[in-house]
Amino acid sequence: MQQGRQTWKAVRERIHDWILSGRYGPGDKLPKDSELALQMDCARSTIQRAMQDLSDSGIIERRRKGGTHVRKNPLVRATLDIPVTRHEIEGRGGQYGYQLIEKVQRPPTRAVQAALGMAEPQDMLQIVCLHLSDGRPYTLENRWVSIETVPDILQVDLTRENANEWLLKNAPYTRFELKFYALNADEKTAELLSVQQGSALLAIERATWVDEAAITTVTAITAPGYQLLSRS
Amino acid sequence: MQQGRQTWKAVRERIHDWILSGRYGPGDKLPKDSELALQMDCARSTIQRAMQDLSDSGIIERRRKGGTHVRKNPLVRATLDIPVTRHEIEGRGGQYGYQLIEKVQRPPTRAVQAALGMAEPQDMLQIVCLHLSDGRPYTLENRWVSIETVPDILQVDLTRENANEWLLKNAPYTRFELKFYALNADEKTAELLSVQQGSALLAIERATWVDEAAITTVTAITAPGYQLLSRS
DNA sequence: TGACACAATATGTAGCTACATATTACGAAT
DNA sequence: ATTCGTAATATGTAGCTACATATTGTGTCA
Repeated sequence: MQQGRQTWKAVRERIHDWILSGRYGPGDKLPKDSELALQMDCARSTIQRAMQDLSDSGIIERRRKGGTHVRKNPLVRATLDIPVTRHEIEGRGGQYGYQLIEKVQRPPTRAVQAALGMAEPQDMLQIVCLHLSDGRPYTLENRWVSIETVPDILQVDLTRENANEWLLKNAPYTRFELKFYALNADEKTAELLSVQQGSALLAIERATWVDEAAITTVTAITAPGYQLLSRS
Repeated sequence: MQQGRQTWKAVRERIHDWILSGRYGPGDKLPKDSELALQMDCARSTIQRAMQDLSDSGIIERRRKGGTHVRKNPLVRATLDIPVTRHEIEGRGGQYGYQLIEKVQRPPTRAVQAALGMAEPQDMLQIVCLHLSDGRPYTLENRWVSIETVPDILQVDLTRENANEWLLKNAPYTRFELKFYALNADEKTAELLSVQQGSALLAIERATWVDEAAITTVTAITAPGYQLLSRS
């Protein structure tokens, strides 16, 4: 870090302190960038970078011409990294295993249609599979793939290759949504994951699109004890 | 967006496409910024911004002198917004309610010590409370506050004021960690949340620090059906 | 051979200018 | 009074230069 110059991180902390100390409360308008630049004796670009970062963190809101305001409702903004299951398992020293359970072409359920925002339901490929760590069930994956968007999926040998990794390589997405919730293991899930029926399990649901076309939606039901951690 | 000039977002997409198309695979080294700037006929600062964004998204890794590499393990990086419970409830048109259930000064459990990384356990303030939406239980909060870091907490009337909101105003944190998992409702939890014993519930655990000093750790157990969504 | 100092190098940051863009504010016209 | 076009304005972005910093690589000396 330089000595005599202001760093944008220092500027960010200074402004953040103003907000934390209550000098600028929720909803208050902050001075415009050029004014702060003058006041803090630095370039507007430095202020801009600091402000952008505070905006990304959900602390302030900026609008052209409207100016910069402290967010009315403070919030905690966290970043989560969701790795490919194989890497997650191997990363902690486990032996990755994979098992295809079901693969059927059929019309999507209402829930799947809703998750992907599909107007005209066409046949999709449903794939149920199990990821194992050292031979023990790790996550149970229930996936629906759009045949229209990804026709090549029908040619893939899913008994050997994992649909998730194939899709990542062959059908990159431009947008995605995630959803987390808890559910009680039903009979089938309990059997496949080798847990007691009724166990509380964490479900991670993901939907992906390329532009506006739906690619896939997948619900990964994790084995008991699974925890999702925020980054750093 | 300007016409004749390259935007950093366009540059980002172009580089991203190289990666998606396999032109640069996992672990591959990308040309240095100045080279790309020449190649794409734009300023290095534009490349820098694009690269920074790709780096933030977890797609590439940059190291000074080491250069820029495509990440070996692709991952999904998501951003979550966790609002203050009151705002969350009011934001969806509900009537917010609050109820203090327990408030005791006592030594922390091993789990709490571990969560906050405390070396020498001292008495903390344990606060159990319930957040309600339209009179129905919404989340059950089990909180431990460091009396050493936040002595003023002892003077607060927690039957009227919510510890979370008081802490946000009076003990701003510099670092936090989040953890999500599923659990089965035990007898006490089931009663307080008015759900059947054994119901699967989503737990959101948060720990906060100011510099290295622990402030608080809180486990929010949400009512059934609660879903956590990734931002935009 | 090994340790250590130092040069080389790619990214990171600050400052400047110029222009783009979104949105508010205002004034004219109906 | 309401609608609409236009000017004013604060933020957003691109390009340039200069320098900082981290890390790799290399050469020197014991």
